[in-house]
Amino acid sequence: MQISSRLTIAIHMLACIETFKDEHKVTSDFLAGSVNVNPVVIRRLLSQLKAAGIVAVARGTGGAKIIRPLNEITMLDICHAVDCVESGKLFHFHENPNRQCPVGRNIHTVLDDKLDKVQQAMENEMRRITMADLITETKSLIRNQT
Amino acid sequence: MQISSRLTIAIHMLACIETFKDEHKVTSDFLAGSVNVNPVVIRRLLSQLKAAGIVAVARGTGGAKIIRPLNEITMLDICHAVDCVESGKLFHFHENPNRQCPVGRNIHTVLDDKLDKVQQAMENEMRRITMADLITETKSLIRNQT
DNA sequence: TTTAGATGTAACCATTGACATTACAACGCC
DNA sequence: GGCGTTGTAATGTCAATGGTTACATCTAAA
Repeated sequence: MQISSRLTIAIHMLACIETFKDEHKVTSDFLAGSVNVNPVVIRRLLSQLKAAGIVAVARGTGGAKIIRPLNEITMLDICHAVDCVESGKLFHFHENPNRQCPVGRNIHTVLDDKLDKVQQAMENEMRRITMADLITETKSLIRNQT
Repeated sequence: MQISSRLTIAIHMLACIETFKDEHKVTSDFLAGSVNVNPVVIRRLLSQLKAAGIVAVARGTGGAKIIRPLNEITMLDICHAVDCVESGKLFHFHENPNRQCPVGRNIHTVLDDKLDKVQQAMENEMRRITMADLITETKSLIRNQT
């Protein structure tokens, strides 16, 4: 199993919105062109990012803007916004261990907090990565290419 | 997306094998009873654990044994053994960003090593959890219940 | 040497989530 | 009012998961 490409696509989108905000109106079609997916996929993600308070999308006239300071948008925020980890639990636990069996009865208790720690290690790392970092790096790469 | 229950099932199986090794022959049917899944599911996982050198399974006569020291079986080993993360990459990257677009051209470079760091944070935590820990805890819980 | 009890594995199915795509209603500036 | 957008429902395809049946194969023990 892999974490959905929704995450990398959403990051790509935000990087685009920020990079081109002064040059064009950034529509779902424009973003779809850069990411190379169907515009509907973009609009769905844009909806989710909007619901999370990360972007604003202009109906009618069109165009998306980032409405939260870049250094306050972490990769974890985006991950949550686009719902990458179902029901917030990274690990899928088998549902019905046999409670008649001493091991089956206790396995949940033993594992739950270990799995939680693993997930938290991952989330802590994601919290440290912000869109500010990502965009600074992206812009610097672009500058060196022109 | 969630990491397959193969991981938690495999851990449950190993805990059972260790806990009951002196009392019964631990067959796939017995394990299936504790985990509460079809025996074929158990046999499939047993095959993978065997291929990873973690258990030995007796054909004909039946029964599984753990053949690696418990403190040398980490959760990460099990995760790899049962193939929880496709092609070893935790994050699914969208395949074809548009290379004509300055952002599309660079997004991979910018993201790849960040995603790697996140994955490594997760794996490091998994490396710290061994079957020795898990089984000690399980046995202690069982003891307090009898 | 047969047999009983296991394992190994192929084959098939149902369900689920991802992602793509079409279609169209609603919106808001010009 | 019309044009370019967004929002979203509906539908389709594909892959992975997990369940199940079926059966060939193996080995110890009767």
